[in-house]
Amino acid sequence: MSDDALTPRLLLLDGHSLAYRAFHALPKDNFSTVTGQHTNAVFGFTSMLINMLRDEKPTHIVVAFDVSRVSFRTERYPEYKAGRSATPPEFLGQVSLIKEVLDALRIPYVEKPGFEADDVLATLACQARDAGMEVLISSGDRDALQLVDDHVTVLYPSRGVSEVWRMTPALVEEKQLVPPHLYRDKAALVGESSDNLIGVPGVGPKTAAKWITEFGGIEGVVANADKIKGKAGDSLRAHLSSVMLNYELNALRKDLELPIRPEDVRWHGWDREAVHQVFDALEFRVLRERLYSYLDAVEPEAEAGFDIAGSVLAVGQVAGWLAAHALEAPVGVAVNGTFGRGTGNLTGVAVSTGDGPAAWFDPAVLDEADEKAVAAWLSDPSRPKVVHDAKPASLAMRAHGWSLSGVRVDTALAAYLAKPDQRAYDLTDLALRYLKRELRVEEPDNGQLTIEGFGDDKGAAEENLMLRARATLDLADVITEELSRDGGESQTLLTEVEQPLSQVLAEMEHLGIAADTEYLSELEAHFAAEVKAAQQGAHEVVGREFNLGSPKQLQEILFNERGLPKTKKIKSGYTTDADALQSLFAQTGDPVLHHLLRHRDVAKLKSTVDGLLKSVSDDGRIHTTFNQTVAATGRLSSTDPNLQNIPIRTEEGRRIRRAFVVGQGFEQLMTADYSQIEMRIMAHLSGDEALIAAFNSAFDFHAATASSVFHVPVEEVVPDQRRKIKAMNYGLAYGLSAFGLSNQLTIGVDEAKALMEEYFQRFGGVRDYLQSVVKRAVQDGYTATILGRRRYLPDLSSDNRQRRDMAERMALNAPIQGSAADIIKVAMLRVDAAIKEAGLRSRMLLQVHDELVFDVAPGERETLEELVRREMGGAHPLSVPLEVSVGSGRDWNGADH
DNA sequence: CATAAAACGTA
DNA sequence: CGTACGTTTTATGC
Repeated sequence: MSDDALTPRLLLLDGHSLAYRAFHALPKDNFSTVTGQHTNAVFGFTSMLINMLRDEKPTHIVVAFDVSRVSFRTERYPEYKAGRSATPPEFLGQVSLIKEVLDALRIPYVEKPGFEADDVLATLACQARDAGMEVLISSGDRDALQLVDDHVTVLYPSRGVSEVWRMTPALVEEKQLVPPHLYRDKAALVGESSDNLIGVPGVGPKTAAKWITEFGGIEGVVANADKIKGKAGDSLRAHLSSVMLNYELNALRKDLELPIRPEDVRWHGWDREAVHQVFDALEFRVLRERLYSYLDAVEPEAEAGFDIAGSVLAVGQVAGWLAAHALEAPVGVAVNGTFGRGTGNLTGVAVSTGDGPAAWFDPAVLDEADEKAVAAWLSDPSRPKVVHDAKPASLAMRAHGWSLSGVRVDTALAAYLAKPDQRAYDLTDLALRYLKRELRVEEPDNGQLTIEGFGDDKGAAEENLMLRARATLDLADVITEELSRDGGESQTLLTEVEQPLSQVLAEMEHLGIAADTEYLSELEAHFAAEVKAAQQGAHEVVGREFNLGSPKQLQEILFNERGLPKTKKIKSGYTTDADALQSLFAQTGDPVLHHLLRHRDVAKLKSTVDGLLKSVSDDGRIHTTFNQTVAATGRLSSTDPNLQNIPIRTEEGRRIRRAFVVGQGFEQLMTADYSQIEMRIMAHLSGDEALIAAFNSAFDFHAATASSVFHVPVEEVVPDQRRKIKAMNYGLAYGLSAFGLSNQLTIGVDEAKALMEEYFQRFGGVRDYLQSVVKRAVQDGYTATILGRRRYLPDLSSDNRQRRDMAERMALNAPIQGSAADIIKVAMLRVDAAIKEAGLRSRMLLQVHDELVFDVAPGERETLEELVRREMGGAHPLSVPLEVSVGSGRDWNGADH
């Protein structure tokens, strides 16, 4: 059909023109990073680029940029491109970001002072065509159309950035009414307003095309100008000089001296790690996914066939294989299956030795001897294993009746400690990053291989899993080596904290927490009724029905229909969040606001209850999944369902907590939490004597600090003073500003400022500490917790102020939040060990950042409380006491204290 | 049909 | 113009 595979195909892009197209096609307010950097041009450019890579599959690529507006054309005609409005500030800076994207994609770019990008492209296009290449030029500038021929196609963006027209000679003729080689001629007559080239007044594309066709080109038109009748003819004769100037200027130069030639720009694929970094920084999640799904990252060093000697073991062969190969040296283990809700199902297991063979077996079809041998090997702590993300694997093994022990390295946890800011820790990505080895994408759960060309490849899934087992093993060496470079703290965190914790978490997920489904259903009905009532109330006031859940409709009703004052601006207009509605109510007393706020409240509660109901397992318990590699600070997170954000602040919300109840055969639910752990860490790390004294005083901490700030005895601190200082105490660890504080306390900025100054007057050590944390982080490039957990913050040296400020606040918070995470993780390990040691039946079920929740076995309440207080309180010595408060009851609300 | 934005729950 | 998360609902773009 075609010789696509043989003919090299060069893709040429006009960087500025495409970026500018994108900039105007995409609303800039919808594309910016958290730090405020606009990215609409970068996004649109990258999106177009990815589409072209996908659709055109070029073998060679290069991008040309304009250096400035000055070129030989402006020298010839100073008004060239004059009249263009100044470059919008939001566009500035995006070009250099585009260059970063190109670097990550390993696509070269060229600039030639004195010439425009189009001239560079024209030169390269001609060279490439003469060398027998197929040429694609993507530019938003129509001048490029003059280059189109049988071997050169222009990809002209249309409909914003989502589509390109493939301008072949036939299409150029259709759209422009003249063939490509006469495009310039026609354009000279029509003019080009964006270039400030003035055409013949009264002559549009149709007339121009007619003349060009009739006289065979611009020279023919000029030569025959006298013969053209009518007003148009007069106009032409009056503007002949500008027509000739246009014709001169719209010619693209094809003879530039360039530092590269088309054959030099062969594309070898993109740099996965660099793409990660750049796309992370730009917050391009969708584009990254698109890139991944359409294109393969190619690593030059990734040898295509990384082979291992692997065998698919038949029934009866597994015991023998393990006996022969799974000995003292660590063995990589990888599994296929489904995971979640505290359990799992294995569909395949692969094991790989470091230098010897690998094997795959189906756990469902083992004979008795194999079954026993696998069970014995897996549970033997002296038989070392290396696993990537052991928790789900271990839960699935447990469901099969096995237990996993002896995991020396969990590569997912190791990679997390090495770089906790990554979004994902896929084995595939890590293998590429650390091993320069390409792993095939994991097949989906249905076991169907969807990758083209592999569909009928029998044994591909098995081989793939064996490769993963081997890659895990190799990865462990490399990451462990990297981790050990900091003097051992990260290694210790891995082997003494994260890896053992993974097992504890697996147990907690497996146990789940008992749910009172009947009560949940009642709650659901209750909230549903409340939602309906609020809805009716709102509809009545407004006088018609509308969707209360739609911020868009709400905006229309509040700000247009009812003419309420405008609130804070957001991307889609003005916010209708609870704060804003509250303040609108205070200002106007509009009764609809009351119903809206009520609706918000109960609708949220209802959906929380709905979610919980859906997540109750057959055993009547809710099994969350704790994620250990998500939060960059070291905290855990909880999903499916998230049990770390169950309401507590309002009485109505608390009712949901009553649905979490003591388990069958247990006596009570007990909760134990750290009091003000973050402030205690702050006191410890800063060494501020006054703060430490506040903690050592017998008084309530916030009242004690308020007493210092307001210079009154603790007994005389009024609630409002306490409230203000409490907000400060909490805000400090987040990098709170006077503005933020004033906002939160609804006081003036001046008052907030004075409050902060007075606070730091009394607790100067805190200010010194916070300053030193940032300074240190800037020096080192990372922050560290009390256990040495690092968080790298490259943005601390960003030249973008918003990014830098953001990074500074992260630097302030990370050591505090992270140290608290360290401490409770250690506490969990200690509590778990102590419960086992004491032979208690009580069990730990949940962790909510500074709180642990337990099922208390009959008769164990006092013992457990004493044990938990001891182990939590002693998890890490600080210069202030680690206070633990404990409560118990039949449910989570009743266990409050 | 899938992803993003807005809103809001927790520590 | 305050950190760290996850989920739900609605809006929007492919």
